[in-house]
Amino acid sequence: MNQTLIDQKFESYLRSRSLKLTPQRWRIFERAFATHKHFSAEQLYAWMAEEEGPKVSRATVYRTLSLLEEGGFIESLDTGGGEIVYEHVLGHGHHDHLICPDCGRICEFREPRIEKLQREVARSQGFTLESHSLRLMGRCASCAESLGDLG
Amino acid sequence: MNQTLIDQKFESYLRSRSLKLTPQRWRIFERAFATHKHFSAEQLYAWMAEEEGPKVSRATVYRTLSLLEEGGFIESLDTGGGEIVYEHVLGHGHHDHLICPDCGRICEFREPRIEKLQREVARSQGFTLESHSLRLMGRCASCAESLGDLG
DNA sequence: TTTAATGCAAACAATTTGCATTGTG
DNA sequence: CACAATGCAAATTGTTTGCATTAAA
Repeated sequence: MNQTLIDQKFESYLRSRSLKLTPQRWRIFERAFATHKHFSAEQLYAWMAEEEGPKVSRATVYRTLSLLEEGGFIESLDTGGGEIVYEHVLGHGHHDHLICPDCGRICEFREPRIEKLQREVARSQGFTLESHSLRLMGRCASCAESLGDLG
Repeated sequence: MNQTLIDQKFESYLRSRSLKLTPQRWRIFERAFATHKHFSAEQLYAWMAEEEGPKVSRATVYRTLSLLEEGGFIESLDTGGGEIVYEHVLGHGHHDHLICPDCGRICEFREPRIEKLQREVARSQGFTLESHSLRLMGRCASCAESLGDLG
């Protein structure tokens, strides 16, 4: 999915809900799609402050992030560090995460067999599965290495 | 594992770290093991306030909860609702959770096949798996029912 | 011109921390 | 008696909200 198409999706999403396309929304939206890394609300606010463009307040950052999440443009991930991070989702497929608590690195992975088992588990307990969050925590290769024999 | 044995573990854990066995620690510890449900720090503090026994402050609740978690006596679970809940762990086996966002119900399940796949995934990405958190979110049977055809 | 969005600052909720006081080992 | 733990209240952190003002549609 190319950027133009995503832009159109966003525009039509706003229109369909009679929401307004403001400069700050546009800026936040673009910035979220400009990075392929995970970012927090605070990080995004910092970008808004240091990069040039129309002024964006902290409140608007939070509000727009929620909006983008509801619209399915971004997804949130609770890393467990008390901070929620986001990633854009269009053009991506679903995936889960491996997190290194030492360096904060986040890797993505796909494992359809796990997804399948999840559906089975939910069904067997009478739940209608709506979503899931799977985080694997562990030391990544480079942290393990830099620790030498001490880790 | 019976209660007496757990008590001993706690005592020896404290001793091994030259920590003191205070009335409030004991009370919190006992209360955490007296319930088989998940509870939040705030909930536990409320219990301390309404049930009788030595006075326990909020700060001590939080401090002791961390202590118990470090010692492996309890485990924390982020339900995604901005609140962390705990459950005691001794005598339990490892398990993951199904959470109903509507009523807050939390169910436990075990699925060794998922665990196995997780280890494979981590290994394949060069991570040393230390822990994981898997939450399945979905509507539980009774919430689905009470919604009728509206959900 | 209608209706939604913004910015700001105050409000919040959950948790942590500094410090004087108290109490266990 | 030494050092750790408590209580309290103030401080933090991440996020939300009320409201007057501004600006899309």
